[in-house]
Amino acid sequence: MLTNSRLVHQPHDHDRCINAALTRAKGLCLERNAKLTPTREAVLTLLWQSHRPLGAYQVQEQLSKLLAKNIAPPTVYRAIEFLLGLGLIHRLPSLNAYIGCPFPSSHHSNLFMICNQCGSAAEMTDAALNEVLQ
Amino acid sequence: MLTNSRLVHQPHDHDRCINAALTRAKGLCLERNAKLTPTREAVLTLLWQSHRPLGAYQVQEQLSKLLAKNIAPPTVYRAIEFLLGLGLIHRLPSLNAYIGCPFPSSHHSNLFMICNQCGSAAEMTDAALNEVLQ
DNA sequence: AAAATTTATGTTATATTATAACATAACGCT
DNA sequence: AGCGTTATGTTATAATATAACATAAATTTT
Repeated sequence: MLTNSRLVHQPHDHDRCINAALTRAKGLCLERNAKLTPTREAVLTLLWQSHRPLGAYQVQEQLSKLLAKNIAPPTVYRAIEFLLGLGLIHRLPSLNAYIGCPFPSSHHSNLFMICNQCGSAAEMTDAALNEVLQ
Repeated sequence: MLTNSRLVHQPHDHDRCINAALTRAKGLCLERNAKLTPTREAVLTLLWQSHRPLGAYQVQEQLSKLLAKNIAPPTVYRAIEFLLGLGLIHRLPSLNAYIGCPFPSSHHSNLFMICNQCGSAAEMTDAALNEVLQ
């Protein structure tokens, strides 16, 4: 079973998570001829700041701070749309929130375990599960 | 595997679906000492008009027509909340919509197959799936 | 390199979904 | 009948998401 559930709740070198995500993103963009613009990269980074999903307006807030200028919702939603399209992030409909995908470009059933205490979300994929779903 | 997926796409006596749902609802309410008021019953019936999930504001519209008076969102959301609480309906977060549950009070993993063509949603529960999820 | 085209971002307004807060009414009990 | 509880009515507003149009930046074509 492929999952990041251990990582999510335990102390770890989170910079590595972020860096790995960015590296994967750049690779994927190169491969797909897609452009990871500064805005998009910033949004991806924000969504990787923790293992907790963020709402679009939380992203907006943080992005505005980060870029030191007002960012309007469409900007955020466009970046999100782009990242979703590449499978770099997921939308968690039950939370109206978004989170970085730890294994993009690996086919998997988007199953999340969401912690009711801390809000962290761990993604998992499992051959048996995929089979049953099939 | 318990599912209503056959029913959903095929012509069938839908009045039976509705009646069965109402009967189950009344039984459950009796059992739980909960009151299926006219508003609540009307909302449940509306959510059983088809096998397509309805948004809260679609319910509002139809309920207003049905009761021939203006119904405000809170009224709808309250009825929805009540019905959700009893497991008589489900919320489909990916659609922001609600649908009658074909087998309330049976423990099951809320897995839906949602038709991209017609919007119908079939609910299914499967022992193997539950086990894998466990 | 200039023009044309495509792609990305900015900006304003508004749609859609959901809830807060308070008022009134109906019900259930003693 | 009076009291507490539960349900509904009403108004306003919060939270999430998108439409529509303008500008700018990058890419391609000539």
